[in-house]
Amino acid sequence: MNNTTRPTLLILLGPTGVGKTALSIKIANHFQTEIISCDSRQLFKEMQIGTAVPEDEMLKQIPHHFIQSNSIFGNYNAARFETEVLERLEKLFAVHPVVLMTGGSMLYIDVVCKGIDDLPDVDPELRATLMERMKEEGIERLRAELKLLDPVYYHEVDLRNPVRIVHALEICYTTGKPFSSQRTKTAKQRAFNILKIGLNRDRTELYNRINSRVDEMMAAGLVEEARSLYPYRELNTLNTVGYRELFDYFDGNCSLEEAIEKIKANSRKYARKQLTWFRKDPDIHWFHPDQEAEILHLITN
RNA sequence: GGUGCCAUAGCUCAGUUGGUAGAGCAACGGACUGAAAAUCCGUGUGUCCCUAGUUCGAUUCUUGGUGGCACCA
Repeated sequence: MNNTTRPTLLILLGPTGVGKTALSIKIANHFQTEIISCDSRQLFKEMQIGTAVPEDEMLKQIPHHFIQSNSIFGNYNAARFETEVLERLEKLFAVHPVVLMTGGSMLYIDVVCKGIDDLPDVDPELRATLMERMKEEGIERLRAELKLLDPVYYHEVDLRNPVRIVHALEICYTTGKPFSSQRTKTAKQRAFNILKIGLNRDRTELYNRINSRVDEMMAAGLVEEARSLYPYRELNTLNTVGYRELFDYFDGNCSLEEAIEKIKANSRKYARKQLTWFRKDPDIHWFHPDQEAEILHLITN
């Protein structure tokens, strides 16, 4: 196979607040291409301030995809992201030899690069029922059920993680087959080359940026945005850093100052979690966001 | 200036009837293929302010400092 004739998906990733957005505009300009956002929360048009969506002028400068494109009232997941991004990429690659994908949603990045198993959609009713049973009957009962339906997965799964157990049961019930028998554990092949560029910076520097960005969100009206979403707080999508802490404040569980501190701390925690995930990916080429020249050199060679 | 109280982890503090010490938060690490900014798991990181005593042994008791707080002048 001749790789030089294949288009390239350039992926710019890194922890929240590291400075991906600014650099992505420069790179996209350089290649005269478009940007696919890989952010599981910027997808939703109702969440703008709290997810640090790029400013309007940036969005006007370069066409962006998968940003503010969906509603929190619909169902979204990683599998759907895979399908939609691949479709979009096919169209974009017809015009651009290089397309840039930017974002920090770890699973979503992996899904575009390696794919996700082909499983049926889960009926929201079934999920609600299982979660209800988890609450009523306790995790042991559902564990025992999983052991019966899928002993293989039972021995692999983190038995203390309710979400994992529920999901396995969901698949067992909707397909009538063990979940484990449908897990391929192999990466899908892509018709394009992938180049991953990771951005990171000194931890203190990163944390300062995260903290001040939260202050900027507050100044931009995050409280008002969160208040308008407060009635829908039960939606999974709104179980997100920056919103759930303010919901707590609206409930009277803490002061506004405490909520803000909590948002900062949880954002820092999220950044750490992202780094943990990225660390084990050997394909990532790491840079400081200021190393523009070095990054362009790597890309064009 | 006088009197009293305080000084222990990055922060707020607990504790040791004298045998070198923990909680919360923060921090740090890990898992993770259909909720993923989700969900789950793990780790104490310390001149117990300094000094000199008493003692087998002092972070703990005593002396003298230093710093902080409160009250009185």
